[in-house]
Amino acid sequence: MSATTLTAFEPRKTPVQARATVTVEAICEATIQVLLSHGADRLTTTRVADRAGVSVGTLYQYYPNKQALLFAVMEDHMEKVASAVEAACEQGCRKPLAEMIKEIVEAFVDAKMKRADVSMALYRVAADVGGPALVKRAVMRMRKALEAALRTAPHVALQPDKCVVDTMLAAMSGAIRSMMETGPSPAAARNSREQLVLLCQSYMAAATARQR
Amino acid sequence: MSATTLTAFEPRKTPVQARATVTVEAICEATIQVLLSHGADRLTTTRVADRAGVSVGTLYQYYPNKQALLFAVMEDHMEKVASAVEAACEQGCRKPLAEMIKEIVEAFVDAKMKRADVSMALYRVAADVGGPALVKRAVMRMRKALEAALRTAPHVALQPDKCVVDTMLAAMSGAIRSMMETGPSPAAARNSREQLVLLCQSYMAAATARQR
DNA sequence: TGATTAGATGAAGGATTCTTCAGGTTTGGA
DNA sequence: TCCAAACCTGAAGAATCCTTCATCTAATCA
Repeated sequence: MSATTLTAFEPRKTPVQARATVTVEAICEATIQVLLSHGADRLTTTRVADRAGVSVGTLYQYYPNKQALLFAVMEDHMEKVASAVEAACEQGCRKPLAEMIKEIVEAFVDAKMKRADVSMALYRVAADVGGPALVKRAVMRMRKALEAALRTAPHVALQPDKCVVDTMLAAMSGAIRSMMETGPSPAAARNSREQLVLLCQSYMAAATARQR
Repeated sequence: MSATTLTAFEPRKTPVQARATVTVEAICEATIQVLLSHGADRLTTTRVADRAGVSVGTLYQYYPNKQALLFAVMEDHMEKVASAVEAACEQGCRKPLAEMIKEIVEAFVDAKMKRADVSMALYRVAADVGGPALVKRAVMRMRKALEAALRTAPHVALQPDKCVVDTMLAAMSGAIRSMMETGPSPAAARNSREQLVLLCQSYMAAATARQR
């Protein structure tokens, strides 16, 4: 069913000529711009097309509907975050647990914060646009990477099970979300980042020391 | 500005006679029903009115617009959760830190889970309906209660500052949200609850033991 | 009982938005 | 140069939805 649902969001056709590639990129960028300037509920296909400097018809040539458009933008965003986490996991391999976690959490926070405005705008449309499926996919990637990294950590008495890793990911992404919604100052954001590191460190230390 | 924004959501008039009270309650309940059965984006005032067994005009007699209606429902939901946490904080006073945290986190999770469907449905409309303001208000209540409880905990070397408490609340609510979106089985939900307790316990233990 | 206020109705106005498609323009290869 | 394929256009169809208001009924009280 996930497959069936997702097909409705697949691009209608892919650009062949160079100008079409430019057009598609302009549409994606325009989507983000409109999302930021007008808000999710006032995002219309016409407005996006205007902003991109093309006509609505062109937009519908590449995306079957409005949802597909937003889906594509979200997919791109989550890809970046997941990649950042994966890279950090690889980077943190074989390092002490606390350090490993620190690097991973910071990578995640930084990836989110880099486009905090986009993140927040996307939260609002996620549910109507196949977001859950994308989240599930991203979480799976991150869990896999995190588990692999954890296996290389020295002095870890007990390998945490799937549930623990999921909890950490949920807490991490959930907390970031809650924090971003408070519109923190740069100083507060930095502070939150530190706290989030500590949160994950202490949890993972506890979870690997004794099970349950 | 928060005040100005919120006034647009205030009820248009309050029921005087008994039958009107019944009507208003029916409308609120119908809103939830429609939210669950049709989804947030297919929630229309006409549908809500139909479900409540009244006409649209009646709905607009008590709520100035659709947003106000959803705002009221959300307000009620968050009130319940915040109250549950406040009660748990009071209940947990003077108990050892770990136990106190356990009771508070469990109270929060249970309050959310009791109406998990409603919670999730409301997440989707929150942003368009003054949700952030309500969240801020609820967080403030919970933070205050949690801080008060923490001051009574024995053997706490260091009182955590505001940021720590906020981080715990953010992680707690954020993690719950992420978890609910995966549609967990009862067993998985129970497991997650335990993990969330451990997460908060270890974080608070770490944060009260040494600052930063 | 009669007057006044509260409550309820639902058709219709007004506005917005998504999406299509018939027809025009540009590109790239034969 | 010429043609087919790729690309673009934007007015208009079709479908929803929010909200109002003139009108009607029920309750309350003097």
